[in-house]
Amino acid sequence: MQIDFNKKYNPSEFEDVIYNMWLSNNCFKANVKTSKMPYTIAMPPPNVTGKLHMGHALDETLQDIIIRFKKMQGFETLWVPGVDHAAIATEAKLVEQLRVEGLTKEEVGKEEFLKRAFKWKDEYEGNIVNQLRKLGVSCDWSRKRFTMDEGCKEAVLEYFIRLYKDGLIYRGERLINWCYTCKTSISDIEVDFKEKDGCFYYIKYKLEGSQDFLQVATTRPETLFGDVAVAVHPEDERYRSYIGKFLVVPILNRKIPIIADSYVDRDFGSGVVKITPGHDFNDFEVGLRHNLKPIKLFDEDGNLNEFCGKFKGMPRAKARKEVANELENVGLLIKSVPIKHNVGHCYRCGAVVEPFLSLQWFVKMEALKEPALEAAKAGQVEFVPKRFEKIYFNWMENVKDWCISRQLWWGHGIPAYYCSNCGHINVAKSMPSCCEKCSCKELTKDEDTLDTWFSAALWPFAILGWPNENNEYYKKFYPTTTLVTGYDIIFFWVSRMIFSGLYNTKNVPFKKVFIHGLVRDEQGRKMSKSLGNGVDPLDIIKRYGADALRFTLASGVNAGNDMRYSEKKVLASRNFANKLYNAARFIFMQVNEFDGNFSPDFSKILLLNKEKLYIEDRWILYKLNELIKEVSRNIECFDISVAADKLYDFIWNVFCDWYIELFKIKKVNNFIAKNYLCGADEDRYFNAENGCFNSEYVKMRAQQSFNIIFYALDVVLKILHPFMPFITQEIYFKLYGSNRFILNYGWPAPNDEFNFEAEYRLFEGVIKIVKAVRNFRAQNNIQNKLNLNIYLTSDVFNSGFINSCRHFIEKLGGCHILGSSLDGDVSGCKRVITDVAVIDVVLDNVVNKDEEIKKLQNQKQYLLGEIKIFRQKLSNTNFKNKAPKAVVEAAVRKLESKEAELKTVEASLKSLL
RNA sequence: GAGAGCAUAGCUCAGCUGGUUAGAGUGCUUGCUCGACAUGCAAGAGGUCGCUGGUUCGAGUCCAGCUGUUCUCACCA
Repeated sequence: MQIDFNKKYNPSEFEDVIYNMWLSNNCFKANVKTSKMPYTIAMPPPNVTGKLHMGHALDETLQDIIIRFKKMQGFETLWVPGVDHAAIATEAKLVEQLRVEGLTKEEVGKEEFLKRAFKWKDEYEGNIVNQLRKLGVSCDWSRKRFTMDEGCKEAVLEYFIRLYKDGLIYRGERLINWCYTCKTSISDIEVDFKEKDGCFYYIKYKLEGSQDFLQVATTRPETLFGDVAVAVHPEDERYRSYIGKFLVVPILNRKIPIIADSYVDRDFGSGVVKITPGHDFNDFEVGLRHNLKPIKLFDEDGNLNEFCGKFKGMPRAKARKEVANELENVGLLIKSVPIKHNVGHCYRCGAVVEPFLSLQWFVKMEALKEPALEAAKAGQVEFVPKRFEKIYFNWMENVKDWCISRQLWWGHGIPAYYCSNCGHINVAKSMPSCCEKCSCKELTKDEDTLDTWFSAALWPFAILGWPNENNEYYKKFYPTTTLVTGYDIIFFWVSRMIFSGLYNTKNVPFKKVFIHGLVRDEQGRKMSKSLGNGVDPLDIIKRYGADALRFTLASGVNAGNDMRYSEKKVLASRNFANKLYNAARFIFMQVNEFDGNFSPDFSKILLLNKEKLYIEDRWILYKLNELIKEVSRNIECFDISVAADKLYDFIWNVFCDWYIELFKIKKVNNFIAKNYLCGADEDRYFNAENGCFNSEYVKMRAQQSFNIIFYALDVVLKILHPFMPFITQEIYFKLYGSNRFILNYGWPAPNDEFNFEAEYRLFEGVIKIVKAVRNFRAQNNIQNKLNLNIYLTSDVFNSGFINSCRHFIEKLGGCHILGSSLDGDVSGCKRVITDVAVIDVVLDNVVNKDEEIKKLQNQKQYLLGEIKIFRQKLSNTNFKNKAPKAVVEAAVRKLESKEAELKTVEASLKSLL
């Protein structure tokens, strides 16, 4: 074993090197032929629109933790990476790129446009892959996929055609949400509603052949050209006599009927609603009920058309003002009132989205949603945390038909071929030779593409070879085990994978959905480009290392809640890594000094049989067992941050702060604690002449001690590995050489032999004494250099035990134990009372009696408070009868110990007074 | 309008199925360079757990209401 540790932890020196070693040794490659239990994760494919942000870093870190954990547990893990073509988002970027060059997509043509698109995709995919690798993700790169690759294309065609044959896809002219900027339809959930300032226009609609009028209010006066009726509530007394009569549309003077429909809210506005089925979802429904045909007023760019009289050709925003002006000029505008109302915006480009009448493809949701609801209710798909299930149910129960066609070029084509002769729609994987109905050979392909989410919905099985159900990966690794994603994507993606998976594969696409929140900035704001508060994970990795970033994200994530990112947290994680790094460095230095050829052998921990283990070794072995159990359980339940916190606490506050310090003392004592009571069988190693153990025995003890400290380090490295894969691997290499990959060396199991709970408790008492002495020193401003002389008395520990631990107490507390208070003169001492021992400190300066009394009185007050609480508890028969036995027993123990402590305090007080 | 989350130390957050007069990180105060680590060590101060009721032997934890805050869904013309 050699020491080539730098003093400082410098992750950039080894992270890339290690990742490449993992790759060249195929550490992440799944074996499809194995008999091991599969554990599969389909990576949510990042969009090829840009680089990864903190949200991705969180998502990938969580998946990597789970995959590495499961792999170490012995599962055959498969984590499939990939990227999403992100139709609308990427197309928007490409169009913008063209605009900068002074071009439009129509000018360059579809072929050239797609060429650019694929080039774009290659470039961004490369960036994303590079970023993922920097993060340390252990996905199987040989299975990397793209949502528009051949396999996904095949899956999309299969799905579309199956749905079509089952009558679950239809094409029809409906009102859809139209983005005039992206120039495409978008689905309901792609519309974001934001509160905006608007204006409510009150308009006179005159009765036919009369000066009488009804007052109609609207926020969009430019749509009055599309009015086909005016509606009132059937039971509204004010307007009952008007029903069936006719009004004239202002400006156009077109005649429209007054109809009755219970959709109208009598109490809102004037209780009179203009019905414009071509431009409003509710009006469209009213139109259907009353057999009123919609009128479409705008073209695809949002300019008014021939139905709008002299306003033809005007953009709709401008038309709104112009129409209002015109109404005012002709005396038909009663008033305009500013209001705040919710306006739909495109979730991609942010432009105002309005209902638009057009011919589109839809998926009928009625039949698909039932199995999807059932699967979740039956627990086949389990949401973690569970509350997201409610959100899913609520959405799924109210889902409307899904508009899947997009007027974009970048995406999966719609496999529909229209016959120019009979108009029949031929749906097939490729262009049929002729129309299946009339055999006409003139067919034209549908020019639209599919919603990105239509292909994304197939991701978990398309990546495993579906629709080829004989694919060995599909057979071995489907259904996937866990999906890890943010709550913002439940409707878009999770729900659609569930119903699509059930429909296509007759199986759920994943058994568990682990939902996490968003990564926000330090002030709790969403990270966004416009705010400029985004943090680049790569930049952080460069400065602090991937492990530090990963650990920060892992310890911040909690049960579906958002987390706040701050660089301070990364700094703390980096310091943690440094701490571990230096602990390992220290251990190597020690072992090298001892025996450069030493190699740990954990089977020899009980080398000198169990009874000869030192107390601190039993203490750490017990704590290690507990740590393994708890961390395993926490990761299993996706309590990632809880596991991370425990690891942090153990490594820093237990292993480094105590065990390593204890080890140093042990080493100084040449691995034989001088005061340690040895059994009779050790006598043979003892040389009475020089009062030492012989070298053979000392060496055995040393080996045992090294085995234990290496065992502790080994366990800690393994269970920390999923969180901080690089540093743990780096230390593991140094420990065992450069061909041992920690990932392949199994998740540690608790050792039943290390059942040292009693010793653990005893040693916690020793720690308490050390802390009390240190505290005394600090409180009394005593220099560290000065060794304190103390008397130590304990009812809890017998003198033999105290004696066996005195070297720890003396070294760590910076004191010298003169003996027990019972046999020393403690009259001039300052006394510290703990629940395990009484410490009398000999001081040269005169004890300030008043101060001492005050201190003891404070302690007395505190103890009285505690005792009162427990006495009350225990005198309550209900408590004794109803509380669990263990709780009652604990209370009894606590009361006893506090009462004993009080007694000592009172006695001390008495002697002072 | 409907629903959900959150409210605990100055800040960021833990606290699992109710059970030791509330914990961590960070910040703050004090003292430390004794060879793993100043990216460090030791000690300390800091909280009537948003408010009001209720259930219980016992509530930060469960229930109800209220206040504040964030989010999701629906959208009324």
